[in-house]
Amino acid sequence: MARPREFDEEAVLSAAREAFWVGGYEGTSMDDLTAATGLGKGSLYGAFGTKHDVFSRVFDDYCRHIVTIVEGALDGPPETAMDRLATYLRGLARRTADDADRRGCLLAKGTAELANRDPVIAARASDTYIALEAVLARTLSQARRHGDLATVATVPALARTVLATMRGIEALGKAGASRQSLREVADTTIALLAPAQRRATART
Amino acid sequence: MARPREFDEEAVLSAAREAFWVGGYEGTSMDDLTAATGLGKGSLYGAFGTKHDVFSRVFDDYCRHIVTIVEGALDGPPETAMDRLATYLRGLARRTADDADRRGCLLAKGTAELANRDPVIAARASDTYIALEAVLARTLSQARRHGDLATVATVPALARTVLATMRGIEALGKAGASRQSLREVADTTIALLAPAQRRATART
DNA sequence: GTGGTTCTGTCCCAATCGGTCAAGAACCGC
DNA sequence: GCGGTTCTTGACCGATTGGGACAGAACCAC
Repeated sequence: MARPREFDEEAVLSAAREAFWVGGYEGTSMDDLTAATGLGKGSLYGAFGTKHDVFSRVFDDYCRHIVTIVEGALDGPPETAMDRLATYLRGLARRTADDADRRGCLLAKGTAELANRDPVIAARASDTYIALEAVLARTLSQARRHGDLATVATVPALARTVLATMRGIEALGKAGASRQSLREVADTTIALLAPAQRRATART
Repeated sequence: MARPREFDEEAVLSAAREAFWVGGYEGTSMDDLTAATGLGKGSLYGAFGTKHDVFSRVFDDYCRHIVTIVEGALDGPPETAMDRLATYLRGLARRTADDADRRGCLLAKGTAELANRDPVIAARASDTYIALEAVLARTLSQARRHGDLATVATVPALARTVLATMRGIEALGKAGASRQSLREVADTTIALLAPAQRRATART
């Protein structure tokens, strides 16, 4: 019995995400958001609250999204665990380098800008990294049981290290690293993760 | 024959760096800068130009600084090359985790916020990463000649991968990763860089 | 001392900031 | 078609933004 909304909530959030992605939190004004979303200020405030609320919502959705993306790329049967990881890392390197406007990852950007003074964002980022680490650990655990993983460190330690390398690819990409150089990082990481005896025999 | 400056340029730049470090570029106003530096607006503009000029100067100095820091930590005789790298990585992990207000690295923060829309900052960041990669490559090259480095990849590729991991430690640290977990990343990276036969014998 | 030059503090500016609000429009059960 | 509710629009708010203007203060060569 009330007037229905004229906008698609997902489309608005997507437009807002795009705006924040380019300009960052402080660098994006509410006018930018109204221009990007097409909504009036009243509608925006009425539906999503303050600027910080909008960003939190966008950031939240983004974090959830990338975890499912990584899950989809890495989950699978044990025999191909290392292959899936290699494919994912190489794809990440390629996508990062090809990202035309070098927006990079919103999680990284938001965390860099806000984590030190916004506990809500910091907690969300922490949770996301923990979740990503768990996904990586699952895959690496499969690889280890299948004999495809170096034994110089525990699976959780290796998972966290791979996660760090992933964030590094993202960071270097934002600074303009070439597709080839990022690809090299991905390839090298995979090579380092191979078990010792395989590396030893590969050398002979 | 003119009135001398009443402020110490380095002290002012240091205060400005601190302000940008906490608030980021967009998040720091000129009033914040005058408050942090103690200078009036006139002096600040007269001596350093616009806000963007101030940030560029601070960013520049910071980039130069960290390259010399890393050089100082990594340069040395070939026999201890891997030890120096290990010490540096562990120190980086510890410092990152202990950074009380989680400011992280200004290079990472500035790049994340501005690289996609500020060519000057992007170029400076790119140069810095190239320089850091070169320092790492020097050290890894020493290690390889001394037989302390895995042979599964070229020295430049390994250098870039280590650099990526370093940026990853920084990124995870900003999200609140514990000292222990970052230490694990450093340890694991060092373990993975060990030559294959050493890893193989270590397993028996 | 005096002139020329630079520095310093303060006031000022138009523009923009995040956010609010009132007035009207659109809907549905009735 | 009418009432109640929610949505949309756009004007509007005080505060703050980055930047500049300007008058006076401090200095040194002369």
